[in-house]
Amino acid sequence: MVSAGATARARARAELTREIKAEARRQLGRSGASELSLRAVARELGMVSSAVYRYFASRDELLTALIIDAYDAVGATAESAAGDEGDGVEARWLRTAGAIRSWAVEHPHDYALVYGSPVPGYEAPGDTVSAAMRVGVVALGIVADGVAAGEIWPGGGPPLPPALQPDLARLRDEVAPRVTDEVLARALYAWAQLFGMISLELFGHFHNVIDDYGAFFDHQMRRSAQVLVAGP
Amino acid sequence: MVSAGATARARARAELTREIKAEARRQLGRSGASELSLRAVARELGMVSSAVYRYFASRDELLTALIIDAYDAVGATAESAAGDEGDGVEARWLRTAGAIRSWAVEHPHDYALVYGSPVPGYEAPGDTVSAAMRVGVVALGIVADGVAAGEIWPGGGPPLPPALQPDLARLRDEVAPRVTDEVLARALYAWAQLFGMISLELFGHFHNVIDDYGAFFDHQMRRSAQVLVAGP
DNA sequence: TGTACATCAGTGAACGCGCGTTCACTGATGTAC
DNA sequence: TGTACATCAGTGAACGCGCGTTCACTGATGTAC
Repeated sequence: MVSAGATARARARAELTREIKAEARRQLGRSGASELSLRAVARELGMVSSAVYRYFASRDELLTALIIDAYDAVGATAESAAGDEGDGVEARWLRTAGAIRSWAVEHPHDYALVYGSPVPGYEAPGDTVSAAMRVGVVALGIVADGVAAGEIWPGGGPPLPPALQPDLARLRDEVAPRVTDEVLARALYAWAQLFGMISLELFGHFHNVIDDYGAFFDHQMRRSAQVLVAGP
Repeated sequence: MVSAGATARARARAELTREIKAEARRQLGRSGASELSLRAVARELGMVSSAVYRYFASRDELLTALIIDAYDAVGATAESAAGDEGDGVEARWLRTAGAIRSWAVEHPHDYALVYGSPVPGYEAPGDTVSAAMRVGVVALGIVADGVAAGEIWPGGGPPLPPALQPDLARLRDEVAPRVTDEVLARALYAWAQLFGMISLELFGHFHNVIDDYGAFFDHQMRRSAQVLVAGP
């Protein structure tokens, strides 16, 4: 990240930028996205509040940086967990889903920042889009490989309403060539299941219902793998 | 709600309490849970900020009232949508899921309040628990009826890890007698799917992916019905 | 039915606080010649 | 290699703001006799 040729000033700037984000992230942990305070971040870093403006032009810009970082972190986690084609759909799906959950459990506030309720008054700029897509691209890549390898049954499921065809066609064109509408719908289903599961766990809705979150998650992801493959 | 014998004062109090909550809910709409401001609520209602303290002892108490109301609203929605046993599992599930989604779409901020990221610094008191359970009880009731009617296949799915047996046994004892572990696991799966789907939609993660949210939701809930019934 | 007292809703001022952002400044670091 | 100037990080004071909560108060409504 830090290029060797950079001046001392540039290196100091990069480092402080990182430290400001790290401290901001810690504060999100203690409170919540909408409570993120530039002044508190500065205080904790031993600088005066106006100094933060040398690094981020506004509170929203700092928030955007955190959001992009969070999306990139899940994305990178998913990418490295997915491994390669040879491993088979089920193994890759379970590994990727598990890695995403682990990341979420270890960074609950980053997770909430991007997958929880939107931050009031904050409008995500376009920069976040490509970071946000990474993790989805990984999942659809696994599915596309599975289709190519004949592991995933192309049809099945309830009849697809015609209204969805344009949406699914666009998705296919953009990231998952040669995947049928039926399979795309199942992939999105597994997708919603994954995030539903993590959100219910992290936001406290399994309290007094499930104790062993890990085992429960793994079991349900196996079920999702069955749905995804949908062998006849 | 308003008993006939109540004094004018008591009726006025009940009405203002309702109005304060309504205004607070409107403000949640404009911003977010952590931004809820007693002063702003009072201002909007044309009263002085300290007057709100005659109705709610603190900001947190007002927030709690909103949370309980929201849980009760989804609960009531689900209860009236579920209908009775005779209608069959699939129809009842689709109707209930659809009703919950409609409620969420119409009251996105109430939904976010209870199913989104937790409000920073707010600790939900015990009073919320019974309200929170209502909607789950409805869903498990549908499942229990389906099992009793022989509509739901009792086994199937990936092998259940032993670690989950105590959790599922407790759930069975408390709300769903005579439902097997396998079926309970599938019910929780459908559950997570329902809330995952609604959250991804409301929190903006289907932007540029799905246009017809309603059709998509309905399709996926049909798939969940298949998973739930899991006929051989 | 009328009166005396208790209860309660709402007022207005004040408390101490933290926030985001701007601005003119100082002094250190980097760059061009 | 040394010097002059430009760039930049960080300071400290100030702006105007909104917040939750407390408190002593006024005046209206309800209750008991």
